[in-house]
Amino acid sequence: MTTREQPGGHAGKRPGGPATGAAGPRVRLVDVAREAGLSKTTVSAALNGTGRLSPAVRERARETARRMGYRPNATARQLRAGRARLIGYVVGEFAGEPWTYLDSPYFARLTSATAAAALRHGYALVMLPAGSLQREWAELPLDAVIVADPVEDDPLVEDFLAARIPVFSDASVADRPGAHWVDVDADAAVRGSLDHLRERGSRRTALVLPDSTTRFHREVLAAYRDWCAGHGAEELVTLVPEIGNGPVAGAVERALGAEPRPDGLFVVAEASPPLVLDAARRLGLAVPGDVRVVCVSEDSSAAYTDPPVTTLSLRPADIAEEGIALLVSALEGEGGTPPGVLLSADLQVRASS
Amino acid sequence: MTTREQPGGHAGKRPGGPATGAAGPRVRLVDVAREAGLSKTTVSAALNGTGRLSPAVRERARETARRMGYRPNATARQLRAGRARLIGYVVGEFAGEPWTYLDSPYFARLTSATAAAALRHGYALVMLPAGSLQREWAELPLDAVIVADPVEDDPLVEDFLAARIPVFSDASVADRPGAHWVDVDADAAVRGSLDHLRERGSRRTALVLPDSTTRFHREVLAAYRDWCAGHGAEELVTLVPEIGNGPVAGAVERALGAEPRPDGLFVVAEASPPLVLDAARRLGLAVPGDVRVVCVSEDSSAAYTDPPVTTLSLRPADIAEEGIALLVSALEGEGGTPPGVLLSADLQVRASS
DNA sequence: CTGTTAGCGCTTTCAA
DNA sequence: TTGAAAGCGCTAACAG
Repeated sequence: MTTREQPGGHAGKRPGGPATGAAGPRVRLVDVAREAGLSKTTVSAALNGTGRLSPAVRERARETARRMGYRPNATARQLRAGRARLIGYVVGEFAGEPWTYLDSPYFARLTSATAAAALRHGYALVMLPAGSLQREWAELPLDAVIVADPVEDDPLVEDFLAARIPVFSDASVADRPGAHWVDVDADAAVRGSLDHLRERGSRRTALVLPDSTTRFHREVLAAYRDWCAGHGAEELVTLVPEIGNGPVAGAVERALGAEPRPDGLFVVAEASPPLVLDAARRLGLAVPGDVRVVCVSEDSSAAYTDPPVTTLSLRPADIAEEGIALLVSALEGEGGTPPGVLLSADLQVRASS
Repeated sequence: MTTREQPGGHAGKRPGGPATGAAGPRVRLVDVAREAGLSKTTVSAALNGTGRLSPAVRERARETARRMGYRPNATARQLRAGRARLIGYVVGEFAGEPWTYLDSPYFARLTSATAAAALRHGYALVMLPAGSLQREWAELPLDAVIVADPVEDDPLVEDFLAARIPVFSDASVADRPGAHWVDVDADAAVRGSLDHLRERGSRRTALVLPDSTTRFHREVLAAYRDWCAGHGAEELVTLVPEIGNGPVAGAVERALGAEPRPDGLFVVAEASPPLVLDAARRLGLAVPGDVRVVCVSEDSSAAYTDPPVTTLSLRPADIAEEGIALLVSALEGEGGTPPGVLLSADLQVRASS
C-alpha cells in the first residue's frame, strides 16, 4: 500500500468544516498525487519548481493540479516555513478612538504605503486598532509589528517585545533590544519652517499643537521653544485637546486672536487646510498679507485653496519604505541592520507663506 | 522514555531561524510540558481551560508556562483548526493607483470600520492593493475576502471565487454562488437628494460623477436620468475622468458654468467639500442663494465650512458592520444566511441646500 | 529521477 | 485524572 486510503489510527476527522469555500472539501496535495499516480514529493517539487524531475512528469503533475483546482494550503506552508510573512500594523496615538486614525491623511498615507512596501517584499499587513490589546493579536502569527507613533512609554511596545515580536517604530524605541526605528527629524523640520516664516517677514509665529505624547509632538514643542529662545521671540503655543477639524479650527482662531496679533502660524495639529484658511478669514486676516501660514499636512487639498497652503510633509511614503526595508533586513538579512533611520521632512512652499 | 529528547529519524532541523524574536528559539508546548513534568496534552488542556484536570496541576502548568514566557504558535493552531481567521480586503476601483484608496474619506472609513468589526468577531483584516493579483494573496490563508466597490465584471471577484474563497462585496455579485453582498440603495439615495434640492427650489440640478464602472456610480447615473425624465428636467451631467481634488473642482466649475446656469449641484465624485464651495465662489455664485449644493461625502470638514455642506453619507460604518455580520454568519452560521443586505443612504441636510 | 518518511507545533481522541 | 499517539497539509532529507 503506497498511500493510505484511510487516516488509520484513531485521530479526529478532517477539521475545517464551513470555513472552506463553496463546494466540497478542498483539494490537497495528496489528492493531486493520487490522481496523477505520483507521490506527494514529486507533485510538490513539480509545482514549486524544485528537485530534478523529467519535464514530462513535471508537466503531468502541473496539469493534474490545474485540472483539479489545487491550491496549496497556506497555513501548512507557513508552519513548515516557520514564519507567516504577516506583519501587524498598529498606531499608538488615538487609543481613545481606536479606528479613527485613517481619517488622518498622514496615517492614511502611512498605512497604505506600508502595506504596499510590505507586500512588495512578500509580507502582508494586518490592521490592528490603535492601542490594541494582547487578545486582539495573540492568535495571529505575526513575524513583526509596526507601531506607528507610539505614545510615551507605550505599553504596546512593551507587550510586543515581551511576546518576542520584533517591533518597528519611531525613534522613541531606540536602544530597546528587538526594536528598530524610522523617524523624521522634527528639530530640523521645525527650525526650517520657522526660519522660512521669519524670512518671509513673520516675527510672531504661533504654534498650534495637539496635546499628545507622541515623540514627534514632544520634539516639535521642544524645538519651537528652543527656536524662540534663540531668536528672542515670544512663545505662542495653543494646545488642541482633541483631534478633528472642529477643535483644530477653533484652536487656530484662538491662536490668531492673541494680542498682539501673530503674523505667522505654524499648524502642527492636523486639520483640513481650507478650514485653517477659513479660520483666518473669519478673523478678517489676509493670508499671507496679515499672517503667513504653514501646516503640517499630507492633505492634497492644500494645493487647491486660494491661496494654496504651504505644507510640511512628514513623508509618510518614505517612512514606510525605509521601515519595511529595515524590517526585511532585520528579519531576513545577514545582520548588520542599522538600528534606525532618520529622514528629513519636506517643506512644500506655496502662496500662503 | 516518555518524551523524545532528540527529534529522532533524519528530518531537517527546526526552521524559522531569524524570524523568531530577539533571543534564542521560541518556547514550545513540549518545552513547558517537560519543565513542568507533565505531558503536552495536560499543559494544552490546562492552558485552554479544557479537559478535566486537578486545580493543582492546572495551576502548575499555567505557572510554568507564564514563567517560561510560553506563547502558543498561532500557525500550528490554525493548521489544526482548519482556518486562519484571516480576511482579505481589497477594493476594485483605483486599480490604476492601487494604494490611493485610503485618501478617500469613504474608503478610509469603510476600511477601518471593516477591520474593527472583523476583529470584534475574531477575524483579522489583511490589506491588499486595489485590483490585487493572485500572486499577492495566493500565499495567504484567507478564509474569505471583502471586495469593496468592484468594477463591472471585476476579475478580482472571478479569481477569488475560482480559488474557492468566499467573496463579500456589493450587489453586483448577487446570484454568484459563493458570493454575498451588502449595498446601499443608490436609486433611493439619488431620488432623495434630487427631491430635497427640488423642494428647496432647484429646478436645474447638475450631476458631477466620476467616470467609473462601479455599481454605485452606474446606478446613480441611471437614477439621475430616470428622475430627470420623470420631472421633465434637463440632464446636466459632468463626468470626472480622474479622481482627486483638482479634477473634481475643475469639473464642478465646468458644471456650474453651463448656460443657463444650474441652480442645484449634486457632487457624487469625491472632493473636499470646502473646495467645492470655493469653486462656486470663484464663479461668483452664492451658496445656497444661487446654487444649492449636496455632496456625496464622508469628509468631516463638510460640517465646518461656511455655509456647512449638505452631505449624502453612504454609511460606510454600517456597511462594514452588516458585511462582517453576513460574513460571520456565512462562515460559521447554521445556514440560512441571506444572500445580501440593502441599506439606505443618509442625507445630512446643512445650510448649503 | 522518484518515493518513503519524518516532522513543523498544536489539539484531540482514546487508553490507562 | 493524566498521557501517548495520531495527524492537520506541506516540504525536505535521504533511500532506492
